[in-house]
Amino acid sequence: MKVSKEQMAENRERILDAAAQLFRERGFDGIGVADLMKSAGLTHGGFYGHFASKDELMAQATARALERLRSAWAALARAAAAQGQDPLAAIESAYLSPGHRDAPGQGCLLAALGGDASRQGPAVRRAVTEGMQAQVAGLATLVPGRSKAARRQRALADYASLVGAMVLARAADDPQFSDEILQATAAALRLPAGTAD
Amino acid sequence: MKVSKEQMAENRERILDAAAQLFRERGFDGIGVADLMKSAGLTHGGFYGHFASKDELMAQATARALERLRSAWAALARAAAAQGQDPLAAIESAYLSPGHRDAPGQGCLLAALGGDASRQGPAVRRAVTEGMQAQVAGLATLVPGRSKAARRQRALADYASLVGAMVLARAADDPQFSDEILQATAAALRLPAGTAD
DNA sequence: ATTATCTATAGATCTATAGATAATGC
DNA sequence: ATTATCTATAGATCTATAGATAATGC
Repeated sequence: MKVSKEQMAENRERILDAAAQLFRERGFDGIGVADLMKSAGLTHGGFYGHFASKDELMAQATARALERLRSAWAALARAAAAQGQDPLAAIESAYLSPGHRDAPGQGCLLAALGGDASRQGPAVRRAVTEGMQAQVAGLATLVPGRSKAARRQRALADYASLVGAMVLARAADDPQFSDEILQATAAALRLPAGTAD
Repeated sequence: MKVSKEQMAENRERILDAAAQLFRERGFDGIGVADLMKSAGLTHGGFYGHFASKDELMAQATARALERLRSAWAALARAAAAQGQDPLAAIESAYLSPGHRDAPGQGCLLAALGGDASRQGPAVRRAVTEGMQAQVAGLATLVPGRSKAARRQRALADYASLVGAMVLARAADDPQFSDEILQATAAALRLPAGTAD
């Protein structure tokens, strides 16, 4: 049942992609190695040929999810700018959309796993911190502000608003209340109403 | 080994208090019924005389933590008002303090368990949603705003900022970065610097 | 006599490993 | 011959329950 080097590399990618999605959907403790491998079309025992431990996978899947999100935000910003629209508003509107709320497996890692991450080991914490730093640096190039320090401050505060709104909107079991949270945060960030997709 | 009715009621309280703290510190999945009962000074098997399931305990401990936090916020607001200070600033400064960040077991339930809660069953979701509604209604009496709708919107957005800042500050493994997140959010909420305890 | 708690355990997980299998790639 | 994956399982959890124990409270 051995596969080619190429196929093995592809299997590893599939495990990482499945993990990045399933951890965000179910939490780090909500999916086991066996089910995760099944999702990637492999069996339980094969896992340990790819990763030393579940913890190592958690750290690598976290880093991957954050990198993917960062490039998705950058693409969104470029697309908005090309149409003469505000890139910051485009990112924030997309973030605060019901679509994002309802697809945690593809969405912001901090909103889905931020609470879990703070209780994890050093490898996961490091990946999360590096990802946050990169997101904030990216946002800082888009927000208004007279000085570099003012823009960084604004980027941090906006990021916190977005993540908090998503955490609350997902925790609410009442859809109207959940929508209200997203809309109130969009209004506070001075986003035009109904921009969200 | 039977205890008095009174003692049993007290034991139940101790289980709930231990649960409210330990769930916030370690996550709903991070502490088992056996360890939790040991923390309350009881044995594993006795648990099911008090609660039908771990899920029932999770919902009741969640409701209790949210009620306690709400009365703590109200007390903080009264104390500030009595000294001629802004009650909203007092709450927000305390929320964004390093002390709150470093004591999740006593702190905001949404910041500690918001992500987990969105993946839990109906009972937990209901308790969390009711708690959020109460917190937002309380904040809405303190924030500035011309209309009732404007105040509610502001309360929702502020709540989201606070929770998001705490989630990010706790996820960061770099203390300086973590402090920076709290301070930037305080600045965005126009709180005087260094008010935090 | 009733019942709150205890001890002990069933049954279902979960991570990680050992050894077998079979296809790759020298 | 090497090695990626598979099957099977060890060992450690975890929730929930059964039956024993001993103190309460009629």
